[in-house]
Amino acid sequence: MPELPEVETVRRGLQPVLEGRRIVKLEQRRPDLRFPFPENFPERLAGRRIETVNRRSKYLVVGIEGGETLIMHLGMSGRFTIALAGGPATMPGLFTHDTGLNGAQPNTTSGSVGKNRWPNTTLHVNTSLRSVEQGSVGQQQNQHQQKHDHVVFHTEEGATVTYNDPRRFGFMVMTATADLQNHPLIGGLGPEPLGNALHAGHLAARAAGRTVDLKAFLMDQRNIAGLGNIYVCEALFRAGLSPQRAASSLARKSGNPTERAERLVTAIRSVLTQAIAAGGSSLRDYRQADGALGYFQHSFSVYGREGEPCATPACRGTVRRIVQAGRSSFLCPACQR
DNA sequence: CGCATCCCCTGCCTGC
DNA sequence: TGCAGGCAGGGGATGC
Repeated sequence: MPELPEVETVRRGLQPVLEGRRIVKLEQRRPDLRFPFPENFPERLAGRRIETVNRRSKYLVVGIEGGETLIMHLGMSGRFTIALAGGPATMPGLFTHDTGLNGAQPNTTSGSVGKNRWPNTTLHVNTSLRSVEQGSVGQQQNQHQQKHDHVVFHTEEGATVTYNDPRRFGFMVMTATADLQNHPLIGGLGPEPLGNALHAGHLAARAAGRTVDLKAFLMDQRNIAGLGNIYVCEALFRAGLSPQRAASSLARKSGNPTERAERLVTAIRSVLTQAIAAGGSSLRDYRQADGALGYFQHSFSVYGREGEPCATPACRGTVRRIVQAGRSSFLCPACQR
């Protein structure tokens, strides 16, 4: 499900449960997701402490005691559910939401966008898993086991972190921590959009002479890491740039960035920052009844809004959906040029 | 190298 | 109510 803001929100949810904690057991319930699980995956994690829970682009990067790193990707439909041991949340301010002992997902309609209805929480937190704690492995636990629960981490403190992924486009792989920066999945990534390495000059240098359109350019993780279909659409809308514009128009003949590139960087930063803030703020509100972790879906300006009036003040345009490289783009043809 | 196309998989919504 | 078709937040593999 995730683009960068969702992965960052998940990371922030997982960190206090996993970082510094020892994994006492790992359940792996199928041989693979998108890729095979690591060799001897359960044995390699059991008994070891998790040292760090970081993120790079859309990857969760988990440092494991003993010099290995677990790289996880949520694909299109991956989610984590946290279940704390024993009753109410012991970490006020983070854990928000009880999925219910039957595992029923919160049934909210507020998280739907247009025709698309995704699960509007990437990270569920269940604070009352008494029967899982007490139950013998097997029967009791199966009461809570959801379809497509593929991996369960058990911590020494009695918490469980369950990975669920219906489409199985996600994956978990391990690498030597020393080799992490050279890992094929990590090494070629462009700069983090919220870091100092992203600036107009970088985009201009990457885009100069490129014939691909801006949409494809921004989706290419080698140019900039962490954007996906939604936030590319949203950032281009904020910048007033058409997704069909040539990427090369971010650079002048001199190679310097155009004013468009400056606008684009500002737009990317603002949309991601606000999306992360939205996820984070609802994570903190543990009284929120429906358990929705907010995210930014409520605030999309163009994504999923085909046929609706453009949100730009005084713009009379209508949001259109087009297909680029087999995927939907949403734009206002009137104010995105 | 750049670029386009296809594919992995399941679930949900739409229209007939 | 059933069923077929389209679509979905990602990204790797392949072919030109």
